[in-house]
Amino acid sequence: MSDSPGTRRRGPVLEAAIFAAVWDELAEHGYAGLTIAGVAERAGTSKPVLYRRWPNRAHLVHAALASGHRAIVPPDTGSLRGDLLALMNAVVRVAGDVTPDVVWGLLTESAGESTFAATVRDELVDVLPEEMVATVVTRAEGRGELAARPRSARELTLPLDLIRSEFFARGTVDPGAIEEILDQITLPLLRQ
Amino acid sequence: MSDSPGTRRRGPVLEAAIFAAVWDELAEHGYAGLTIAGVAERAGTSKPVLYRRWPNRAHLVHAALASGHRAIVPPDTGSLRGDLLALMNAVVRVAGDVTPDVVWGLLTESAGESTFAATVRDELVDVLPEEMVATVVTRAEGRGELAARPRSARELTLPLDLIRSEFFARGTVDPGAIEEILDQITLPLLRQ
DNA sequence: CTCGAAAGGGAACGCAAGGTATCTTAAGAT
DNA sequence: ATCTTAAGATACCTTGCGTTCCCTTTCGAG
Repeated sequence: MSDSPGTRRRGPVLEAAIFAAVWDELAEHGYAGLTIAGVAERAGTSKPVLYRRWPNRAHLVHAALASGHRAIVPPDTGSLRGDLLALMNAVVRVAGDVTPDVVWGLLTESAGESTFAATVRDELVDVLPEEMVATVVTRAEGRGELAARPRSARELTLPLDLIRSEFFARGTVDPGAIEEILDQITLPLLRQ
Repeated sequence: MSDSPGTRRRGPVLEAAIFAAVWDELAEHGYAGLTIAGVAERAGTSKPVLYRRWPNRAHLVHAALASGHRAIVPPDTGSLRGDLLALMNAVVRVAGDVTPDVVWGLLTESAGESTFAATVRDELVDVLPEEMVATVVTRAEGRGELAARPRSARELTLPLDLIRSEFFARGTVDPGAIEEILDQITLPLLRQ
């Protein structure tokens, strides 16, 4: 496009430009307003190039999202509350650039392909793996901050579950909500 | 359609037939596969009739869903656990005919109209109003089953929040999940 | 350096679905 | 009996998806 003809990107470079275009289009028009032609134009390429890589819009967006987020590392702040707060903030940050409508759109359009839909749903669960919470809790038990006892899976996924609920019901997760989830629900339950 | 010409439905009767057609189409093709023309044909009417009533697919589906579900009545089983179980099952039953993809589709397509989107989201929160849980909890406090103390909003919406999370993450809410949410999370917290 | 395979990019197409306009005709009110 | 309102048929325009054809560029093998 702005490049003079003669520069033709290929492979990973081109792909990166496409992903960037997807992010921009999502930010600008939302999922419903994202069109393949729009992405192609913004990336300075053409529709066939996109269709050679991904079979449809859902796969394209999914790939772009996957390319964009980095993994969460389990923090060690010295206190259980600090660790959990950091973990929950990390989740929100990962999801931060993604608006709910993108997730909904992805899930709606993938509904026809059950295996792909399952993948997308799994990723929704794996944003904050159960083990990461378990790590932080075990560490707190080691410090004597918590009594050592078995924790059910549901207890460990509680923070993420509530964040997800908030995200879907409100469309956003503000810092106050995180603290409420932590201090009113999660911590009291873990301390039992 | 199968009616010989000369029978022409109007008003509420026609509307009911349209809603029925929407439910059928949703059940058969899902949200993504529901088309206005398809609904019109199945209802034995035509597109303009639909567009005279609702501006687009999202509003049509929303109206059809709204027409279909009946309110939840706060139960009185004699025990807190029984009451909450009944309440949660009622929620799942209300949502029972609605698959997640319908909710996602609705939310995706309404994203452009912010006020409408807010309405849809509110309804997602109001499936189980906070007051209904409060009623049941207060009753338990009256019986001496629970210590009387102030309960935060988040504590009261906890059952619904977790059901919603389950529904979105798994696509379904089975009875076992309800019992887990109740016995591992909600009840222990309320009993503190 | 040459050449051939692989990939990019432009343009057009068919198709499905959204949404609209027009017109005829039935239903129901007065 | 007549008049107003709304149903329903049909045709139409538009947008966007997904695909095809074909030409051009780039890369790498030799």
